[in-house]
Amino acid sequence: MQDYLKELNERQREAVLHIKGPLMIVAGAGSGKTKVLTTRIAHLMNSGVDAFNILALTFTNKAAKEMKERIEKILGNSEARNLYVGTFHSVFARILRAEAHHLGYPNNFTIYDTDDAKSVVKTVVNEMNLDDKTYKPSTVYNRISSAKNALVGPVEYANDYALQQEDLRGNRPAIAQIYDAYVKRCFKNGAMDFDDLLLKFYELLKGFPESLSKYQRKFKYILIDEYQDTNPAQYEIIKLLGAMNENVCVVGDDAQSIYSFRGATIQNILQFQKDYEDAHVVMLEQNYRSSKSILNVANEVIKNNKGQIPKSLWTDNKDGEKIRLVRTMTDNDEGKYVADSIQEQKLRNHYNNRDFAILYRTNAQSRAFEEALRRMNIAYTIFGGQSFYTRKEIKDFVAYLRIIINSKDEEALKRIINFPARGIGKTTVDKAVLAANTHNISMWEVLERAREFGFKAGTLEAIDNFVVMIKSFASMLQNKNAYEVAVHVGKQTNIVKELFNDKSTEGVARYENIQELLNSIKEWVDTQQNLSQIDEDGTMIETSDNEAVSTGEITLGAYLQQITLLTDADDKDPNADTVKLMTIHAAKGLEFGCVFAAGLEEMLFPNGMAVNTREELEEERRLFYVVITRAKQRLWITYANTRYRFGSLVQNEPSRFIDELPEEYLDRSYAGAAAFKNQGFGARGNTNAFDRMNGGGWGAGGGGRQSAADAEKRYGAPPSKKPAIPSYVTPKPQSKPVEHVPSADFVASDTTNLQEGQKVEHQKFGFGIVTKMEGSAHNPVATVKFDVNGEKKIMLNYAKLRIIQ
DNA sequence: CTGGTTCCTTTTTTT
DNA sequence: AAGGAACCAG
Repeated sequence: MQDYLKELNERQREAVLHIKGPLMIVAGAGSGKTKVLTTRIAHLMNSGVDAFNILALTFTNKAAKEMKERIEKILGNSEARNLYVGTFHSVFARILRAEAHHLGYPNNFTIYDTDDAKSVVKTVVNEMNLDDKTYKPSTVYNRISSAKNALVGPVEYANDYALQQEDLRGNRPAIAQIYDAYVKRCFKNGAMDFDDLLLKFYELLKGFPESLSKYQRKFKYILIDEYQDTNPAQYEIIKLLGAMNENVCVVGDDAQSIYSFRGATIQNILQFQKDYEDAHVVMLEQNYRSSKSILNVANEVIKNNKGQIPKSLWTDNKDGEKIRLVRTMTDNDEGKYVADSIQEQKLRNHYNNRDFAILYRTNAQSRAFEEALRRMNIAYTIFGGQSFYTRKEIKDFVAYLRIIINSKDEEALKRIINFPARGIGKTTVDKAVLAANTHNISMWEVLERAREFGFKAGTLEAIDNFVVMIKSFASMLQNKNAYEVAVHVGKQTNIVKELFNDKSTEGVARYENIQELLNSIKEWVDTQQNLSQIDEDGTMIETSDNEAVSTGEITLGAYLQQITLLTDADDKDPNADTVKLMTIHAAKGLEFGCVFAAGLEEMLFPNGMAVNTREELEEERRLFYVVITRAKQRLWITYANTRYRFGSLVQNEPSRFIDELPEEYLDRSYAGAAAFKNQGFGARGNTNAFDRMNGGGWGAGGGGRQSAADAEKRYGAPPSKKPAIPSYVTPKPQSKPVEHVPSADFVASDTTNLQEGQKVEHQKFGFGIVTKMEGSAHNPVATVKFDVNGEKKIMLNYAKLRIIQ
């Protein structure tokens, strides 16, 4: 058991054995960072530190999970489950659930994901009578988010000269007021957004000394992974938590800081030694991952950045192959080339699917690769993009559960109040929200007391039915578990049945998704029951609310909390034998035998949004560094001449980063190298085997930096986007009715009890027979077969029918 | 109020 | 290309 130390190099061991006092581990790419962190925790526990006193914070659930598993493996017992290992967000959310009452929040507060948050922004923007074109929810939300991450509140925001100037220049002077309204609205809704989980936790520690000291005493040892990606809020929290014992260990690599868009500041890691005067620093510079070629290329690239912690990463590994630089004509060709290469490598070098990763700058790039891989029958997994729990049908269903747990959650309420349709439309919702605002009560309360607010009788009935239904769900939770309640909700609302009856491809997928959701709730309920027997750590963190709360409620509340913090990557198996597709951001911390770094084009990578300042550009370069250092044996760097963006073809120049690659490690003999011919790139012009073989193929375009018009000359005009309608296509039948002059005595009849087979007269369509009655009670629809105008669907609430017999 | 159509915006990265 | 908002007819 002690030989875990033997597996470490000298530096790594130094980091593990340094137990007391602040420690910074500068861990270069592939230098065994995770190994050091996990071994260090295991060693702490072996040296008598109680697992309950150790806090380890990561940025992804995946990293947390892996860490826990590896510690368990080293220790060979189940003590590791007592550790506090998790993401900043999930750990703080858990603590806040116990402490929320200090901040005036309910313990069952909802966590708003980005969609919910933007929706709140939109609501307040509209309520303030501001134009939502100028104040786009995403723009405003981003400003608010940055402010929160920098611990700048609405008041500070309004008083900050620089921020005000920025907003003024952007013609958005009201952001400070929107920020203020947004914060108030979230509070009113009993909801915290992602940034609040950090901000509110900070406020808790800052404003409640007894809470601060409670957690200082609990977390005697603190470890932070990816310290280079922490933002000021996280930084202050760590400082506060660690102030008593100063057993703060941070691990990071300034060269891999890629989250400044989320408020991360590289200053945190650069200044660690100033923050803690007696800080011990360990540099891990031996890379165990990559070949010499790959590592050398990475080192060359990162040299172009200023302001790094000086270090030199080296490796004992073999030289390995040169890096293959490949240009293709189009994004689809890029996909095809990559899929072909994977196939070839599998045959030639006996790789498995799991040895390959295709990494790109933006999620939108995945499509071409997906198609190519599917065509070649190569199994793949896409990581990233939309999380399962942010799909519309899932969010709609979950909104029912949310409103059961937290009736103040207006966003959830608005989602479901008329889903499925129950005759409570926009007008009614607006009215309810307005009433809630003027009386300063929740929208739910307005619905509960609906008759005080002058709704029309029909609407009132619909509201009452809705309220009764939701209340029945809530009371059911008192003696049924969360899964049983969820199943009941699905049945009672007809959601499950309606999706089941929808046999379209999307409908079937949605139905399956709902089933999957129900399964995940079941799974959660089952594991929670097991956990409560062990009584994990109820000693410290418990609900301090005195109200009787059923276990069903606790379980469901905890479930809702964790699903919003889950990302797409969390429910996919990283070890499956599939090719992995993901953004470079998502690939941080991972390694693969063969890596394809795709889309190395100006505007895309470096991204067009991130070339305006030196800081932004350097971050893009760090991203490039990250993608290079994911590769163990083989690396391809690919880019395309043209690609589709927003549905139209655009042309990009090769990325400026390509010029930074040292020529001696490059192999340009693969597809597309001929594209450089005659383009004045010097060493780049090699006619090659591939082109000769293919008689042109992907690479023979010839134009390095040609114009779109030029491309048209060579390849012919692109197919017209909207082809002219061939003359043989019969035009869509026009449903213009044959004129009908209503009878002189035409009076609309009461159609409440209209039956099939009855004869009716329609103002425009004339006489006909009712062939079918359908639709819901509040929106009945009759199908009428008219004498001259054929079959029509008539909505009885609006169309006027005269019953003849 | 509802369902269908058309028009418009979007994609940088994520907890 | 695709999803969402705005618009319109029944």
